[in-house]
Amino acid sequence: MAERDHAYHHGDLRAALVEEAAAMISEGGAASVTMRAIGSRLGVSRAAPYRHFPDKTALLVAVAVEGFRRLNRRLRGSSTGAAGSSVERLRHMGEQYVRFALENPAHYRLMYGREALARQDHPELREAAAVLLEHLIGVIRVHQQRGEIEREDPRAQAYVAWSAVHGLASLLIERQIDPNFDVNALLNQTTETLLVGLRGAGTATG
Amino acid sequence: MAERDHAYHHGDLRAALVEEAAAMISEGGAASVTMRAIGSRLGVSRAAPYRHFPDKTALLVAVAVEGFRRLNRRLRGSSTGAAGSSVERLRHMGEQYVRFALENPAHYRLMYGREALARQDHPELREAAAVLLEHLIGVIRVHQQRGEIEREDPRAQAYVAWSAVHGLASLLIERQIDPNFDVNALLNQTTETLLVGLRGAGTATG
DNA sequence: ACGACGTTGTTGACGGCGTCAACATACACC
DNA sequence: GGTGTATGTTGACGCCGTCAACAACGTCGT
Repeated sequence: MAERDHAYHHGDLRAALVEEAAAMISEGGAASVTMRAIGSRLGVSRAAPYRHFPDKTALLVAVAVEGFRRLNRRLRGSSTGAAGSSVERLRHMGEQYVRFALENPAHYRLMYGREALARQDHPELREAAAVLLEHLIGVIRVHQQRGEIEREDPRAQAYVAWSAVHGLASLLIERQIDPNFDVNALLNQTTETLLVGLRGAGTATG
Repeated sequence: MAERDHAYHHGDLRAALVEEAAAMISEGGAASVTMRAIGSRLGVSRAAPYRHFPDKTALLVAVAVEGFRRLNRRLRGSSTGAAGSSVERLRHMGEQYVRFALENPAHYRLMYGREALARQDHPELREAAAVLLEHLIGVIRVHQQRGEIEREDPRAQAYVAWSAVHGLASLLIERQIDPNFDVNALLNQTTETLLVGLRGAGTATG
């Protein structure tokens, strides 16, 4: 109704809540986000957020959605970006994806963690992720048409590519990968393996 | 009274706690595991677990470690299993990995989620995951020696493979993948792409 | 200009949580 | 059989998310 303007008591508390929650997540992880703490940091009471979100989970979902928006923006910039061959661009996209996760680990975790976001389905979150997928599918289609990768179901190929970068990002974030390992080298090898696999004739059997 | 096989008041409360916590995780997710609830289900008080674990996180870590043990056992069975070519065995390993995750989603989440396990480092958990990695590296080495995949750093290749299956498992569990999609087909395509990529000459650049 | 009214924020309270200290019990061992 | 330690219980504390009742504020019809 009247959430567009910024004029009521606080200004635009809803936006401030999302922003502040994101900041707290970066600083101390999702566990450090408390209704009381976030209210205190914004100079409002602990119950004030409930005028803008039905519960804490809804606020966290909004933060996660915002995270997907930022990630989508970043990937869009890298896939339509300037130089390099088309395959080079796909590789760059993968790199940007993983880098985003490494730069915003707690935020990235929240985006994918159904744990903190309860077991409910949140359509907005689903949709934000879908945007990412659709963009990836589009890029893959282009590469198919240029004959750079095999012409199978682009959606399936997108899932495979998504799995590869998400898996790497996730393992890195959760510190399952030897910290002495060169992250850039590993990232290169992942995208390399992925691209070869997507391009190559399916004769690995045997 | 009936089954005081060996020991003190309860029997073996520590093992019972881990088992019961795992069961509760399967039934209602990690959030449903409460010191009070788990104690109640085992007929002990809420503070009884503190004689066996310093805090709730330590109990959850033990549950996660047990999960890694089960997963390792399953993978070991599949990699040394009977029939099929050696590459076929590697593919089978990947399938078993993803299947384990799909059959025990909450448990799998706990194994990898640093969120529920606080920010501390838990050496036992690290080690349980390391066992998985070392086994995978061993299998990859064998395939290298048979000339079935490229002879690069087997550890790096193991990370790439692990990323692929973990990413797919994670996306499936978090319902980021269209449920109408055929999981088996996607799983096949993932392992196929991965194997082709690991085998193939690194000439994707261009 | 003014008053009704919905929107936004505050306060107090409730039950549930993890955890600790103090206490109670049961077993092992001399 | 008595003692000590491992194990389990109870009460309490301070957090947490959330709700109901209340207060202030801005808007708008008149």
